[in-house]
Amino acid sequence: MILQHYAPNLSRAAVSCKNCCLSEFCLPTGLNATELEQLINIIHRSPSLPRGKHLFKIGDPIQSLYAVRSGSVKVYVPTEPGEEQVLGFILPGEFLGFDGIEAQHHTCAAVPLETTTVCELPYDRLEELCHALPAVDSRIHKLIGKEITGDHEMLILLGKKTAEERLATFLLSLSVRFKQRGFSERDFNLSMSRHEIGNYLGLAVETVSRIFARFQDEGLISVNRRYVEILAMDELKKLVGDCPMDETCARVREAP
Amino acid sequence: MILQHYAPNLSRAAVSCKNCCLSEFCLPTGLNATELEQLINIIHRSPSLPRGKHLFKIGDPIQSLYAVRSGSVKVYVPTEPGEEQVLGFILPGEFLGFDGIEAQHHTCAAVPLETTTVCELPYDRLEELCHALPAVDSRIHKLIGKEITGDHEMLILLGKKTAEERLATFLLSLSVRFKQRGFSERDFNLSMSRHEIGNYLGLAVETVSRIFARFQDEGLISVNRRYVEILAMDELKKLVGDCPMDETCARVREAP
DNA sequence: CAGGTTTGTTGATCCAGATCAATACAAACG
DNA sequence: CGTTTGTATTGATCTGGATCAACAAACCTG
Repeated sequence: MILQHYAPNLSRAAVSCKNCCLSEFCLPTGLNATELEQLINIIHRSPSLPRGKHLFKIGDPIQSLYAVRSGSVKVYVPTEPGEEQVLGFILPGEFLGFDGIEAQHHTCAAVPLETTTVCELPYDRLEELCHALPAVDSRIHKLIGKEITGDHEMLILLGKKTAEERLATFLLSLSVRFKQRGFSERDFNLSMSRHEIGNYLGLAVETVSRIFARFQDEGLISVNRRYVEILAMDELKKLVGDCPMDETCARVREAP
Repeated sequence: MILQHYAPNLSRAAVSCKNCCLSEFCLPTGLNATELEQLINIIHRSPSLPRGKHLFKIGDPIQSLYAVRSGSVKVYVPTEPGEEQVLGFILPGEFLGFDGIEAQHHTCAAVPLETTTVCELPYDRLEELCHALPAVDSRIHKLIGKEITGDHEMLILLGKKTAEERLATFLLSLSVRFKQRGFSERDFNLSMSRHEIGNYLGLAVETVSRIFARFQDEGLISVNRRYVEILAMDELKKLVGDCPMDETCARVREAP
């Protein structure tokens, strides 16, 4: 997956999209060769970012939109001193930085949970490109739309679901997203702590731990610290109410 | 506020922005005369919509972006049969319909809570306009950004706040929004039921009712059914944790 | 305006999940 | 290799808000 030794005199960015195994989920989807070429010209690839080294903090002026290449990023809002509300975990091929378009500065913070690389799209150049290339503009709109529907699903989770449903939803969301990216949907390592999971799902750490144990007792999963194996996918799906994360809540349209 | 008797041979839409008392919060903000003219050309003004007559339902193909002119609209997702999750209440000068940009169909439903009029911006024509006029595009991006930061504030509310904090936050949010629009910030009528408030805030109806009563006992507010008077604004603000709704969580930027 | 329906209030009880507390375990380090 | 430090599990207890239940007040609608 490390492509730096190819064609070292091409710009690094130029290599990144065309050979990137994530490109089908990422920005390039639906762009033709010319459009892609122009998009590639504005992308920077970040060096490897260590765990804990913030991409941005709350109040920072917005510079760029980011796509995760490898690793994972936690997006959160600091609340009380020493407290935070986790808003999401961003996996490879997913985006962050849409917050703060309104105020021109970030309204949340983003920090890698493990060694992470990202692609960076400077906002000013991206905006020009959006105005020049409708296809890019539409693609960005789609990504923003995904952000909004994702938030809505989270509101349903926090407003309505029980602790068990929340954790089942969370695990299945990860499973689906890993699968889409060519990783195993059945077993994976969590890059976030129990504390962070609980915070994200509106639960106490102890509750997360207990429900992991319960799921294990019931034979749904097998957990060892951060390593999770899903043993009974269907049973787990049954636990989730409607609207599993990251799936469209398709519904028969009622006649008006 | 009803302007229909002015200049009856101008197009209704042309009248609507230039004389509309909401225009400073609405789309036209920051547009010059030429841009405004073009924007006005694509706007339709809806007839008066009665309470309960949906603007759109889940699964409907997306047609338009809507701005509320008068009245109020509930946005919600149907969950279990007979159940719903309220995502927001849209007041005059505010927008709805950003959901479903991703999937090209709506992922939630919108219904007036009272007699309501809206301005309708057909997506296809709006998109063309966005590509032609960067200023309009930027304005739309800002509105979408507001949608996202608003959702984030809701996630904090549902993830962290107590019932009292939730209701105080809700009342102050309405107060601020009414004030911005030239209405009283101290007293107003709620267009939504206790049930809908509870659903929105992740609380049972009974809890909402009880906390209204408690706030009244403590002299913070006076409530009679849907009519609310805020008696001690400062006290109410103290009850809200950080991040009151609809205010930017401005924070001193930490050095990196 | 009687009778039904929807909406809101208030009281009594219950429970899911928080909080408190103690222990276990793993990685990090001198 | 013991010690420290952060992270995870497990048990015991507590509580905010849900749920259940009864009633009251407004608003239909014929």
